[in-house]
Amino acid sequence: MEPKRETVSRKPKTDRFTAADVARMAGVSISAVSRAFTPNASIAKGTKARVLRAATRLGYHPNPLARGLITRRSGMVALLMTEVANPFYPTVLETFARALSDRGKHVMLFTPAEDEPLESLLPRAISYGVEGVVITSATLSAAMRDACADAPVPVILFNRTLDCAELSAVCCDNEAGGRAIAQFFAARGRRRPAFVAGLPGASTSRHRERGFTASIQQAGLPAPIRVEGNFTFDGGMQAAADLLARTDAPDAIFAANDIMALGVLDGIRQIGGRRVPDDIWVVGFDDIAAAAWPSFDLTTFRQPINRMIAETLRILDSADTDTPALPSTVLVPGRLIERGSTGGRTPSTEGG
Amino acid sequence: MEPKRETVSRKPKTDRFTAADVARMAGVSISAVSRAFTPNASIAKGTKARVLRAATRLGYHPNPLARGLITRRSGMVALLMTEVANPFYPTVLETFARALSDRGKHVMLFTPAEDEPLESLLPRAISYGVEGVVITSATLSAAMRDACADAPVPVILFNRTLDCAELSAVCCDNEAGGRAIAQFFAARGRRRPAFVAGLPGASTSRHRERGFTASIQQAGLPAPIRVEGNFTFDGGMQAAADLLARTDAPDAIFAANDIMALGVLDGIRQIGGRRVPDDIWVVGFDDIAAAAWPSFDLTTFRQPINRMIAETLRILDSADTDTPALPSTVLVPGRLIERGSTGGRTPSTEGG
DNA sequence: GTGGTGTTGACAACCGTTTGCATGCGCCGC
DNA sequence: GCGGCGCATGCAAACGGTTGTCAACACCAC
Repeated sequence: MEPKRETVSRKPKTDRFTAADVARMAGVSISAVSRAFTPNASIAKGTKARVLRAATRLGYHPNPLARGLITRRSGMVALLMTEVANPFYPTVLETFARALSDRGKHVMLFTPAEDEPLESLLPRAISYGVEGVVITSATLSAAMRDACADAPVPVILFNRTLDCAELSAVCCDNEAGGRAIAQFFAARGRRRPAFVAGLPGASTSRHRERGFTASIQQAGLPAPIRVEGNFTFDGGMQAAADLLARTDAPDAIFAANDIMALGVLDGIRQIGGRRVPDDIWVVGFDDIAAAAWPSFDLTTFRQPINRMIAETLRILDSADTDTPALPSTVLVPGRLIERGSTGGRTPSTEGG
Repeated sequence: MEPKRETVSRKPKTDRFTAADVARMAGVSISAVSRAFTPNASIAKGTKARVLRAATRLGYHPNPLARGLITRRSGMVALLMTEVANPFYPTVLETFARALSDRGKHVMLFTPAEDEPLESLLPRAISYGVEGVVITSATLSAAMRDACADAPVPVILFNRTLDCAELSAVCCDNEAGGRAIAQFFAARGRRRPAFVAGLPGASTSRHRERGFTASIQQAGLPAPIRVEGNFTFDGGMQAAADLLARTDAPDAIFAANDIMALGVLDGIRQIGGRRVPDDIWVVGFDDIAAAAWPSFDLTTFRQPINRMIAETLRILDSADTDTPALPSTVLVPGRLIERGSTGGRTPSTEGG
């Protein structure tokens, strides 16, 4: 004979109420309780009111897990993230969590453990009965692509694209962003552009570079000097050191994301002898919070996070209608935010 | 007659396999499959191996929802967060998610929707059958405190404390941190200290202030000038402006967290006329990534996130043993990281 | 050879919901 | 007033697992 729960007395707390309790209190059947909580179910107004009253009195909420077991809608969306070092992603995460919260859903976060491949997370997420999977990893293996295409729930790539007819993706128009920055440089008389790339496998970096390089050359400027920055602050600092050590040092640097651009700015400052924006311009991509801080005052291409999230949710929503939208890649436009690092409206106070 | 799933053909994808499928393939009963996945259950070695082989071949994982329904262990831990603007919390979130992932559990994120009170999240989290709730909100209402104490699962306050015998809390030793910084100021000959407070209701800010003020006065220095900074970058900038405008402007500023300290640094830089660390010292609290960036080079009190997370997990683990630990407040020690903003080892290159 | 012991697998009940189906009721038009 | 119609309701079978109970079985010592 083992100790029963009540003899232990360690959880005399409110043991959760079930639909049966509510049913008993309201004098109806369990089905009636269920129907009271199901939108436009066949239930009389009065009964529904009685059930709801009993429910609130007991503090009852239908158990989403039990519900999800049968409806296959758990109210959870999986978010697979890898890079949390880049402040862009926490913002995405928060915005996403809040947007889901607004529609009564929740985000379940999946982060690979030490040395764990991303693909092993997908089956785990699916086994939890999530209604959709959003992946924010910058890089994606071929195995992962196949796994995603086979998933029984919609999988959406956020902030990256992939040439795969079976996967949806939501992305800022990175190529257009690269072009806009190139045209901005060319129009303002910059002569020696450079590009600081992120991770080699990242579609964002590749597309930004493609648009930038194409448009730079179209404007008659020399092909950008190219260095890699790994999408990290330290990578940006190193990139600045490499670029400034050259005899043909650039006069305008476009870093594939803000965190690298900030590293570039700090790298330039540390090396000394050159000033931003007088001698060199620096432009980033994302518009993270720190970009607007006076010390950096970074010109950047703002990604419209809210619209990107909205599109993601739209795809998720459409997936469980009768006529699910076909997998598609949605590109939303971004916008150049001019600041001091390109001599913009807010003059930098440094070096004064 | 409504269209069956296969006639629609929109999800011919791998419809999840169940334990029955595995059982059939392995030539055993469903119970055997279940036992194969239950640690030290009564099952023959050979049988277990056969089941596991069939399972991996089918890509089968037990459905955590169904399992959680009966075992009351869903493998999910709820994380209730409010401030995501402070980079400290994304780091916490990531570390936590990774640590849980290592032990096969997952984090479910709960963020209040627009104008939604924090307390409404708790019942939602509980209804999902989470095994524990970790709250990182800086402030907590009395209603919330009661709700937490009544929760049927362990509730742990992370990075804040509360005088409540029924709640566990894991926190850096904020008061000791405040004292350490005060002693650091006093020992290095600072004469006019100031404190930039965070949110009024935050225990972290209050405790850091208490330790700081007490130790400052104990050292024979005047009571710190006190301004508020709201835990935000802009608040820090404003605080710097307020402090420097005084006739008795401070020569050492302790901001209750790093993000405000960075704001203070940028505020001082914008106002001009004073230099860090020559004229003013600035110290923060947390040791976020940006604190180490050369532009800021901020001396700060490092919170040992890993140890704090480890303690949190320990409490969660202990909660479902036979002898659950009593609710307690765990204080883990932090450490002062000296940098350029107090003339530390890395000399600042600014103003050169 | 037989009784006792210790494993192992099948059976069925259960976790908390949803939902198809059947039933019973009230209501309307004729 | 009556037949049918449709809405509201309850019953019971799922959903995908876990786990206590019990029978069967092999094995060992006597």
